[in-house]
Amino acid sequence: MVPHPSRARAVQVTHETEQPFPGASDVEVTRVASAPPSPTRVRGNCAEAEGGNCRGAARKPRARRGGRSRPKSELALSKQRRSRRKKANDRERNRMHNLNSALDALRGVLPTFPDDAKLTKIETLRFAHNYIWALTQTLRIADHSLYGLEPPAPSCEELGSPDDGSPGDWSSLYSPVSQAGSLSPAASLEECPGLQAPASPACLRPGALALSDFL
DNA sequence: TAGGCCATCTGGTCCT
DNA sequence: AGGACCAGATGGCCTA
Repeated sequence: MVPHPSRARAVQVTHETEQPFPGASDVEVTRVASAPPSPTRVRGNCAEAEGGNCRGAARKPRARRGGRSRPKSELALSKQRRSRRKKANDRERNRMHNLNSALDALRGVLPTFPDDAKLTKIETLRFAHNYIWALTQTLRIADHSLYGLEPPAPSCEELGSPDDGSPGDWSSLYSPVSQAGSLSPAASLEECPGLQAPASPACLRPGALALSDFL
């Protein structure tokens, strides 16, 4: 579907955005690791019960003394499973937080307007992909003009589409966001702080470049 | 209220 | 055995 651009999300992402530059994954990891347990629902299992007796009955004169590969009691196995699951959940949480941190870092280097709603994950990836592509084309053209070469004017088929590799599919340049105008489509790149307006690559659509062109 | 986005949990698979 | 990665499921939050 097409999410409306003006969605003022950026809500529960607080922990992500606090980091000025979340590239330092280690910091993030540490911080996250100590983060309070999420208020997630507890499904059928007793994962959250943890220290608590998930199942009260579990008490038994557990067989002591472990031989090497001696069969463990049900209770021990169950506890071990829970312990492993819990650790796996922590790791998975950290992994996703790292991923989000990287995504935030990526957002940080993409040209957007302060007023723009935070890019979603998929928007960020598409934007970055197309932005890189456009910059590449800019460099290409700059090289050619610098050395007085023939204007490249590479065909779109030759270059491929910036979005999904399907040559010639220029509609793919537009993400849901750009279609909705989230990134101030009317604004030219010059208006965007820190971003040089790239020379229009031959394959870019004619007309003023807009941020939305990268989406 | 429906739909989009997100965080988290979970079990499976692959790798070391 | 344990960790990384992945995809599905679930539920919360938010906006139109």
